[in-house]
Amino acid sequence: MTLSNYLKEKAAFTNDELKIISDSFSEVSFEKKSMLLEEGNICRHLFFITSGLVKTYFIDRNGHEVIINFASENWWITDIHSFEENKASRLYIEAMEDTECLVINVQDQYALFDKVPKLERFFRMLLQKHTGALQDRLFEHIAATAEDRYDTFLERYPNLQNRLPQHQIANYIGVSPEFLSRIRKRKVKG
Amino acid sequence: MTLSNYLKEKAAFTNDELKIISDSFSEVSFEKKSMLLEEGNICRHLFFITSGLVKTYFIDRNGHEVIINFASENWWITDIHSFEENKASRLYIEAMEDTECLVINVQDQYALFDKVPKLERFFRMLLQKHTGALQDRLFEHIAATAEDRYDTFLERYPNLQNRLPQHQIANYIGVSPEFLSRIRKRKVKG
DNA sequence: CAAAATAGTTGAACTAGGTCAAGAAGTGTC
DNA sequence: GACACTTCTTGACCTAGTTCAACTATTTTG
Repeated sequence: MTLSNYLKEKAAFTNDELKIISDSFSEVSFEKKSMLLEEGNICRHLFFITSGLVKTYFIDRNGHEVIINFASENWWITDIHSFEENKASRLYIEAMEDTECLVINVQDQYALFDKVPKLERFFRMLLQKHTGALQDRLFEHIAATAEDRYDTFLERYPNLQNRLPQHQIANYIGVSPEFLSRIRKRKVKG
Repeated sequence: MTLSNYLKEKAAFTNDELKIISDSFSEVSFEKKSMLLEEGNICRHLFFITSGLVKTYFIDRNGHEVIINFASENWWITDIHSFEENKASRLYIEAMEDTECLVINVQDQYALFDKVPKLERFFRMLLQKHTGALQDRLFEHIAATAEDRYDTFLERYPNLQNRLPQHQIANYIGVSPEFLSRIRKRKVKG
């Protein structure tokens, strides 16, 4: 199963631990355009994506979609605030392709932390990485140009460039689709 | 001691646990303008500020200071990436007022986690909150105006407004000092 | 395979915010 | 109490990125 392989690569779990972890998750499928989470609901699951592609976004005060991130194979996704604290979410998570996930709920997650304490630390590390990535993105929005942000997007998600419509990329890097089109034109010319 | 009071307010630690925790930290003082951390160094400490005020910033590719956040009484501060993974930091942490801290190093932190497992979970929760705040800040930079960001700053740090020079606030919200001056002028007029 | 929807391009006019320069007000500090 | 230093304001000009509108691909769907 993909989750075990993923975990084996990332940290030193024993086979017993891997089995306990795997057994705690269940498989769920989502069709393209279906929602894993909608604003106002409590996010009941932590998702591990085994195939497909999703986006997380929220709707800003002007009614515009603002994309927070994309997640494809071997990524974790959830609204951690909503998930851990049982609060209504402000976010949407939507499948952009047919998507297969492994899911776990909060109680089972905490039960699993008790059985495999290493996993809680692993998740804390993941969260740290995520926080670092968020910080970098914030820096870019404060101190870099739209073109720089586009370049970073290409580096960070090299495999997503062709799976995503261009206006979704524009949204993610925080520019209008028209302007991204111009950036790309400029880059081709060198 | 302030740390115990703080922890008592935030989560259900026993007196024994509070004592073990307190004993693991040592006191350090920093004069105004001195550095708690400089770029290129490994961040050896997690700091808990008992009095004073610090800022965390990095230097962008144009040589400009970009302020990530401020921290005053009862805030935790560190470069978590550098601290946990023993990596050179990209950040500076500087005292903006004479500042008193309680500090702990990584090894002692992990030893403490073993003695008081509740604390590791508490720190994970803190990190989650921090991540949420970062995400909100990113949203604002993507979807809100400089004036909105200024309003949010005033809400988030009501007590810092008068302790900080205006150009530092401008830096934090990501605008030029001149433009913040204009925003404020506009607001006074209503 | 035609119709409809969605995606991408281009131009023209506009705006939020930046940069530069100069002066005014405060604030150390010897 | 004068000197330097830092902070804040204001004006004039500049630029990155937006908005709107029209046109052209390209997909999707019946």
